[in-house]
Amino acid sequence: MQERFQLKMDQFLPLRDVVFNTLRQAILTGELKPGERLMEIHLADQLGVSRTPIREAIRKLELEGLVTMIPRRGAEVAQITEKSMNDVLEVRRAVDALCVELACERITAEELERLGAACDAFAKEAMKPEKEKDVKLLAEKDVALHDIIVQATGNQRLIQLVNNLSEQMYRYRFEYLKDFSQHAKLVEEHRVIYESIVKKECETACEAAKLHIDNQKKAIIRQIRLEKEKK
Amino acid sequence: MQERFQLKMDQFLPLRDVVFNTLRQAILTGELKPGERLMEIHLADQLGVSRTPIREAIRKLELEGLVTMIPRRGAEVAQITEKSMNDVLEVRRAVDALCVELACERITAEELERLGAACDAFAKEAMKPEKEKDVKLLAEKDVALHDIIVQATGNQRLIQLVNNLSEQMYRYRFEYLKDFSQHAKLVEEHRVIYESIVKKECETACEAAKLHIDNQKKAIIRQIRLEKEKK
DNA sequence: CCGTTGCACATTGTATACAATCTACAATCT
DNA sequence: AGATTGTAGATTGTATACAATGTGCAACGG
Repeated sequence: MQERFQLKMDQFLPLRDVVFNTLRQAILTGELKPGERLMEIHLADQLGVSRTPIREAIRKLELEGLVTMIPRRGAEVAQITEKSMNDVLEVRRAVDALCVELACERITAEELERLGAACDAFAKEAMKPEKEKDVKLLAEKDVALHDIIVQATGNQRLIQLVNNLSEQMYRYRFEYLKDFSQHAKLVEEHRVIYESIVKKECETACEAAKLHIDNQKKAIIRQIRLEKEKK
Repeated sequence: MQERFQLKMDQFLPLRDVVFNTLRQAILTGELKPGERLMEIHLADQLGVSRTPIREAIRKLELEGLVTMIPRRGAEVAQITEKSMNDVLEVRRAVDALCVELACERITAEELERLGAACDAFAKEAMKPEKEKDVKLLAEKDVALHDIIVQATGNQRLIQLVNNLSEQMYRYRFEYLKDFSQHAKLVEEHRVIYESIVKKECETACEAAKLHIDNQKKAIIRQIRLEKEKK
């Protein structure tokens, strides 16, 4: 397994950031599995850099909650437990509601238009006959849609927070979207949120956002239990 | 200014973490002022360590939002603008409400007792005649009180988040508590929150928590504007 | 006098060297 | 045989060396 990771060289980003992004991606996609040790020399060799940028990247992953440090033993990929996921989702539920509320107040005409388009794009993909569906594409449309809302809040701190919380869910997003029976419901939920924002009905929008998270929560927790049983 | 910082040596903590805590404290107390550059060699000399632990500490401060990185120029203490503080408080308002809501559901009898005691302790300090008041002590009582509520949520992710958001406000907490005329109001707000939690009245408790933040917001924003004028 | 160029210095970015500690396994003792 | 300790190798923690880049100032030319 010589070439597990590929460094996407970016002339203008410090190596530590390139490494950070690379490792983060690897963790989120499951390439690096929970509990797996991150050993500096090995990573350095594989990525073709020295230990220094690796270490600095790990420091950032540590604060981001993607790895856990064990003194004198180094970093390992953080375990996902049902409890930790519950914690994340609990926070995410409140924070998403806030996003939608603020978006209601602050969204611009241009953003609103893009939001509508994003809704349509998601719906179009979700409503395709099963054989044509591309779950990866669907996930992207979903992210794009949520991103417009989050950006519309204009709150940098909030944007950063949501991104961090989302990370923890990415590893399960696929499983959740693979359940085709839920797709119609998702489209409908998005529609409600969109319509509420258009009409500036904060309350309705918030409730819809919370419901949206609640449904994802069910799917994710189910998935975690399944994986646990397999062991 | 040879001895600006003092490393509190802890036999069992890696140097990077000691440095991290030291720098963080220095930023929060205003010892390191917004816009001030953090130069690695100087810090290394002052703290008596090499650049490596300094750099790793800075990587963590970066993600924590306490310093801003400028490529090839290094780190500087993050500026506090009215906008950034507004962003923090907006998030904090929602998150604090969540804390109180969860605390309502989950607080144990023992924690509830400690919460009552903490309320009393704060009230006792706040109601002293002006000449005897110790603002630093008052601030500590305030933190202790809030900490009990946050811990009672049992949500690790939430606890970490609130701590991070609180950080940004610490630099202004003093100014806010120096306004003695507000002390009675604070005591009353705490009492409402405490009573609501006792009675498991989530709604009331949430509203009180939000009001509590709103009041702090006014004080902090006022302070920021004052400082801006001075320039 | 003003602008431009080039050089020296300061600082960050990266790599490597060395020290401290942990882990696992084997030799020894009971 | 089982426990204990010693030792070698692996790995992290820390320091330092070297490279790349930015910054400011001075010398030079227009």
